[in-house]
Amino acid sequence: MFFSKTCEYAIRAVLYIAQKSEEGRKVGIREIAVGIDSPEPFIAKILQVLSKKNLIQSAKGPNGGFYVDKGSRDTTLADIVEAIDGDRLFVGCGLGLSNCSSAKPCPLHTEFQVIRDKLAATLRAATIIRFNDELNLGLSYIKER
Amino acid sequence: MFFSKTCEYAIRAVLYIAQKSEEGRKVGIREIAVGIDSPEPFIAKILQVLSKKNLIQSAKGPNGGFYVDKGSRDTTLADIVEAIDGDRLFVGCGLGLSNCSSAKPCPLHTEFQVIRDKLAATLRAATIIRFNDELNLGLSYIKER
DNA sequence: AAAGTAAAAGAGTTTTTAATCTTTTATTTT
DNA sequence: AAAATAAAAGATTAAAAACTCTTTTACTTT
Repeated sequence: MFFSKTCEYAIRAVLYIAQKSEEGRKVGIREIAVGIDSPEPFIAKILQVLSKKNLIQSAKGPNGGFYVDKGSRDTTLADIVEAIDGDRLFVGCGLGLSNCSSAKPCPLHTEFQVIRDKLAATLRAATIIRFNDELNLGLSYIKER
Repeated sequence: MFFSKTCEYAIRAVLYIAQKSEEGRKVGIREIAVGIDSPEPFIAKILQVLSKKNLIQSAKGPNGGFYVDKGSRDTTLADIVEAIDGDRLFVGCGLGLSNCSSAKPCPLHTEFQVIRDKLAATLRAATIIRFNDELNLGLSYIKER
């Protein structure tokens, strides 16, 4: 819809990890893949990227896995999106014009600006731990079926 | 950004055609490609699709080309987007869950609904001829540089 | 009717995105 | 120290999207 498939998986995975981190435990790739219905090797690759950018943390070896530390508690979905899809959603032109600007706008420039701002605000307000409670209560889902 | 590249070209091309149709003339693929900065054979393919779906009209032979007839004057950008990208923008889940619904929502469901509705309303209100004047006046652009 | 013009149709290529597989490195437990 | 565990790294494959090329069909003008 708005994000690449890679990014959709990334968000769901991070929300899953954040949820389990709240319980103080690390989660392995296998569990994550099952927990969010994603191809295991694919989500592994994605998490590697997020881990290298320090948006999430990881530990090797027995009892290892992915988790979020105190410092990552205020990571937002905007950070995840930016890390995976770049800033195209936040700065790109809706009609694909590379030099679109308020000085030389595409016909949809102003109207899209409003929508884009709203989207950006939503993602920036969405910390990755904010959804923990409703996920725990079964009020929302990050997995098929 | 929101649309596929194909769809971006499609919108720009249709706005271009609508603008020239106002002057009562048909435009060939060559002129359109130059007018909106797009690869000529690619936009040709795209216009074929739109023409077959009768969102725009075409005429073969000398003095032929693409145009929009009276009946297509209230075609909207929503129609173009739907014809090219399908309904994913209007109905798909932001996190890629195929069974996401208000009964079983993803964590972003409600917030995305607002944004999506705004986007849909914008596109549905945007008839393809609505931008003619501002394009003619050079107040907005559908071409690079 | 012939020649020329322009889109339609269809097949093909390239690039990007999505997904997989194999090997290596780090860590922990016994 | 050895064995087991789990992520990191890197190479590879598959599928989809973007883009191109060639041939055909329809139409118009002369």
